[in-house]
Amino acid sequence: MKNRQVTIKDIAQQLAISPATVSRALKDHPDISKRTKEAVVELATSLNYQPNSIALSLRNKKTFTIGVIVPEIIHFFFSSAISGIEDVAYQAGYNVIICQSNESYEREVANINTLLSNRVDGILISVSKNTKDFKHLKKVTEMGVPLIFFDRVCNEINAHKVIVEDKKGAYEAVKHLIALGCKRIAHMAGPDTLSISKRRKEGYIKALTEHGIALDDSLIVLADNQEDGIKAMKRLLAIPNKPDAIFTVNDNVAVGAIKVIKKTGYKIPEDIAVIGFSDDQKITSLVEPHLSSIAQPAFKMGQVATELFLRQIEMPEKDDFDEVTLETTLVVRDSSTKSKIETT
Amino acid sequence: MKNRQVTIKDIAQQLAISPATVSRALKDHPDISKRTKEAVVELATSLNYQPNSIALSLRNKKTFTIGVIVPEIIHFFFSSAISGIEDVAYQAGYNVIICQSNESYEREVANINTLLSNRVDGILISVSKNTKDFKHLKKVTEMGVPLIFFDRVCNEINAHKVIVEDKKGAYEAVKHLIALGCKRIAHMAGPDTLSISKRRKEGYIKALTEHGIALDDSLIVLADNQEDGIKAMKRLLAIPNKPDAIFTVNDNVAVGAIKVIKKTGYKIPEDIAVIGFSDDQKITSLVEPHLSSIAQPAFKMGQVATELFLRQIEMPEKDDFDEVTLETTLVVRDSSTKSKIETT
DNA sequence: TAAATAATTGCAACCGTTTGCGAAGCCGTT
DNA sequence: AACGGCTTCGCAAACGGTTGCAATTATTTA
Repeated sequence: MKNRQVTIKDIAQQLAISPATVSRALKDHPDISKRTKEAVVELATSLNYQPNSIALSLRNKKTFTIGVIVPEIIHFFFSSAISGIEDVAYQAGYNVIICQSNESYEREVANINTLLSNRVDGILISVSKNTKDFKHLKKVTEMGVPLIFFDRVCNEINAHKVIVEDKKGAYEAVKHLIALGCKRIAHMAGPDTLSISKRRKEGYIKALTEHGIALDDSLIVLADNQEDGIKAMKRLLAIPNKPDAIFTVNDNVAVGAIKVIKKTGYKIPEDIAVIGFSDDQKITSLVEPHLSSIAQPAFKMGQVATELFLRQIEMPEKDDFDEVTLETTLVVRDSSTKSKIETT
Repeated sequence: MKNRQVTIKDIAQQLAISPATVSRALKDHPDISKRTKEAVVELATSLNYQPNSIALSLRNKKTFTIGVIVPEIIHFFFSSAISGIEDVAYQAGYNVIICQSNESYEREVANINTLLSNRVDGILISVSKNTKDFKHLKKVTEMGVPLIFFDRVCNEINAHKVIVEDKKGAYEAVKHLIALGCKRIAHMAGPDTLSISKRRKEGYIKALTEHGIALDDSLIVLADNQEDGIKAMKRLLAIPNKPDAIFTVNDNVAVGAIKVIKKTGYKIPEDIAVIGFSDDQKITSLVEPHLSSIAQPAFKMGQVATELFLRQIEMPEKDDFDEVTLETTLVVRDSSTKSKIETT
């Protein structure tokens, strides 16, 4: 059953013509007579001929493939971004090959190497949480392979970047909490090594200081996932002057916080309001109360990143890079509604 | 800045030796002297030489790449399966290229074609909901490319398959509902064209008949996603003899049902118990009450599918195919607890 | 009728790597 | 001095497709 894939040579042989002629016939080259063209096309389709992309890539030094590295595809945000990437890529005739770093630095390096070895035409990456050394990324740019960062960017490297208005989004969220009358707003922050975490925290701080609320270090805790959120919330509820609002670096952390708050007997948002980040709708519209969050245009982000890539390969000489910032929108749900003001 | 990627020829030229020698030196061939080996390896690493996989693939007629097609990576089940696939694949030295069909037949055909054109060594697929014609899959097997189905299989084609005990899982779930004292158990079923939907419905029917409960066609409704679940639930609540339990074909449908049930004022599980399928933990442990569901070993499924692929390429001659069935486990949560019996 | 022009097709090189085979060069043995 | 054997390396073909150029044939023009 080992039906070797049919090649241009097979067609040439059966028709007793040269491979060159077959090649030209298949791409409707004007030099080839109508008769041979028809014969070639007919045999090709009947044999299920499929051009060998490998051979083409080798000859043209172009694979029409984009490599994408994300921490984990399971996250709504990254899945959506990937869909956005595919959307633009497919339209431009590119294939997409997706790698997961699983938030591991080693895996990320390995991913980069296989992508380079596979001669992808460009790499779109959202860096892992544990990536503190950027030699592997530097190598990519040095080899002349277009590199585009999205969401989790690396400031040490000169390349196109697509980010969202993390700072402004966070600022709006906290402002909203202040407008609700919250006085002690806690922040569950991600690690500072991640640029997005850092920017979100900056937005939080900006909102507080701008409204004359003194920073309280005991209200800023580290939490990166649901479990962290649970632990952090327990600690926050144990301090004497407990918070009346929580702004978290992502939705999962918020879920952790909500679970603890509810179990302890406090009411959301009456006693403690909660706002997440990312607006993973699988979470925000499922948890009770429905979670307010800052929506990121993930799909759009993937699209823009891919468009930047396409632009870069069109003008390889340009070496000034764009940093595109996309807008976020605060989505207010039950976990931070006005009802709070009215009941107090 | 267009640093062409360095090739074996570049190294050969700089060292004034032949490409053949460089190639042999790099793979520690015994014919090459220690002196040249050292020189080659040193220059190669200093130049950041990376073998061109494209050229290798062309020569060896082997890409060490597995193509994977799933409906949507956003689903917990598929993401987990993909992780399982990557787990085994990477260990065996294979790359994985992931495609989404987005539940579109046309997209699935396009995916198959690009994968074939890219000469992947095998294809692992979970077919789209809207795939009713299987010519494109038939073509894959005819071309001698290993094809493995997982979860959403296609019975018309002779190939390795990995499925879960859908029927038994459904059976257990319904049996559990019967044990709770439920008399009118409804089933929100998927389309019969999907083998998994069919098997789940069979399990539902088997459990009822085995316990002497007459089938009631008005209790079997079609619903495939959350929105469907909402509509279906509204209809079920409108019939005179309303159900006291719902078994749904997946967790999203269950969420739709739960939302309607709660809004209507009924209590879960006291008035109506609910059980989903798949155990997407992002859903089941977030919705309230926590949703009972049938857990599928998605990660394991990916692993097994990949192992089957590896086995097939080792023995290409074999043409009898396995159908591996993995176990499911009923995870009982609040939406179907014993409390119901005690309160009645 | 010879020459020029146009219409078709084939030759050969190339992309980067591997590998069977042959070719040197050097050594020791008879 | 001649031969055999070993070590070390290069030639060339191959994987599948493309493309500049030359070659062949058919057709037109002078």
